[in-house]
Amino acid sequence: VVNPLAPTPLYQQLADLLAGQIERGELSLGQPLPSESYLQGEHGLARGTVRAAVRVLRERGLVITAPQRGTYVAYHKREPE
Amino acid sequence: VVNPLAPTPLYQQLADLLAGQIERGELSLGQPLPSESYLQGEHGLARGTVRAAVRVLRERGLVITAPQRGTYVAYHKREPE
DNA sequence: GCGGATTTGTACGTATGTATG
DNA sequence: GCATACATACGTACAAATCCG
Repeated sequence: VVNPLAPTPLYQQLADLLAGQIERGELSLGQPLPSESYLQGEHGLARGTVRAAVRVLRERGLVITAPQRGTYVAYHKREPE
Repeated sequence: VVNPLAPTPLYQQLADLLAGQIERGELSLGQPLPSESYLQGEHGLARGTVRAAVRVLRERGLVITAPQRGTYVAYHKREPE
């Protein structure tokens, strides 16, 4: 799904892709994100690129990372009121 | 000045070192930080490590980075009132 | 409690792209 | 054209903490 030829950096594309899954509730609050090595293999990216993407999500407050544990969804999809 | 044997990560040590220079006014508002490659040579670190340190400073709001231009001090030392 | 697997953290090196001067 | 400087992306290695059988 990520495209090496696009002008958008790969880590940004991956971050957007994961952010979308969180926003849509496909990954919900408290759930672990796929591990870095999984995402690496899944998308054919280097680990550093995956880590850059996760850092973006962390900065957006969408996930929190517990060292040696994993990265977890910290975002709760806004429900209609 | 950075110590590979210390428990503190090298990029953190470098960030603290540069932050100290900014806080003390040795690097003042608007001045460019030494370039990544300079810091790399100066401290005997890898480029990625230097970049990680600069990222910390950016996150603290101490510097701003203008791509392809350089990184500049964005912090104005608090003057006694 | 032990050992191995997993997962994130740190650090290195290298290559290429892009913008500036 | 050339040098400088940051951005992206790859790969590798090892450390440290956690988890699970």
